[in-house]
Amino acid sequence: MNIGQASRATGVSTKMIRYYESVGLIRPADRTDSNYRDFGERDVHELQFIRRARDLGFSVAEIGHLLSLWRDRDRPSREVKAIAQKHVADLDARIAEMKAMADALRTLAKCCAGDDRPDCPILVDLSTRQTGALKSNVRIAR
Amino acid sequence: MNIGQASRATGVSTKMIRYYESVGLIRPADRTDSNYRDFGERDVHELQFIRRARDLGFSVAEIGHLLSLWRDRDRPSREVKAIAQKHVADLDARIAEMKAMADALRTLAKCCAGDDRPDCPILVDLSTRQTGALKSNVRIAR
DNA sequence: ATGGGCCTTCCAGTCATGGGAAGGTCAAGC
DNA sequence: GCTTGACCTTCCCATGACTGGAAGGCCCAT
Repeated sequence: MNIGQASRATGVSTKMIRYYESVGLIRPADRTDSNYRDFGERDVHELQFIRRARDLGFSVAEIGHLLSLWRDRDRPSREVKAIAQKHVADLDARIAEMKAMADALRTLAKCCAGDDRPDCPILVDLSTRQTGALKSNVRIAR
Repeated sequence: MNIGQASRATGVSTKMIRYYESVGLIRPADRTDSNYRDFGERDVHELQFIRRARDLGFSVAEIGHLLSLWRDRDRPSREVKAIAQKHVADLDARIAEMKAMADALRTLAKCCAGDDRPDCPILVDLSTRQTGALKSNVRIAR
């Protein structure tokens, strides 16, 4: 299976497959005589694993950890659960932060006429409100 | 007011102030004889505006738009409201996506013993579930 | 005049990903 | 056998919104 076929089989772009290999998330694929990457069933399975973990919002680093646990048939489920729970907590924190933003903005927008007149509570708020304590060290990123 | 004082007055890092200037979000600051940036009251006010807009999760591009509307005393509030509402919709979309991830993962974690044994429904799910349709073109980023 | 705390510019890295160039390979049709 | 077009390879660059750091200039107090 060449990289294009592996990509179609897993929904991971060829670019990403090469990237995952370059950062050591997957082991270097076998090569054909003509230097094409050659993926076996196991590789495809790992790529599917990665794809689903990405769908759940895990970072590449977390996926690396999950993959190593997955490869180890004797891993304690405690470790996996801990990673998952930490990720859930991260997600919840980011969700809360974004919800606070959305709610604040919704309230302002509701008070804005949204017509031809220039008066706008949204701009008034942006130009006068005290800087909110809406800050965190948690990145709002996938 | 030099850049450090402006930074302390607004909560925007000096790095960011220079960055905002470089991308044209704020106009180039005046300079002293010794080439130090010199910020006036109006500049500080704009930086505060930017800071609060960032707190609400607006992108730099959106802030640029909001700033130009803010500077124009005759702008129709309709335009401001439209930007705000689009941003709220973006936030809501990302929130929904992240909530789906968190909920899925919470369910799995609940079924995971989290002990010394290797059996783990989380890994089973990652390695066998059909790839979810959990995708979007909306970036999950601040 | 020396020290340390500012300031300046410039360059590089982050994270996951996409875009594209330049060149090699393969399979099908002629 | 040759061309064509679809693949593959590596490499570099760009994104967004930053942060970090180096090298050098400036300012003020001692």
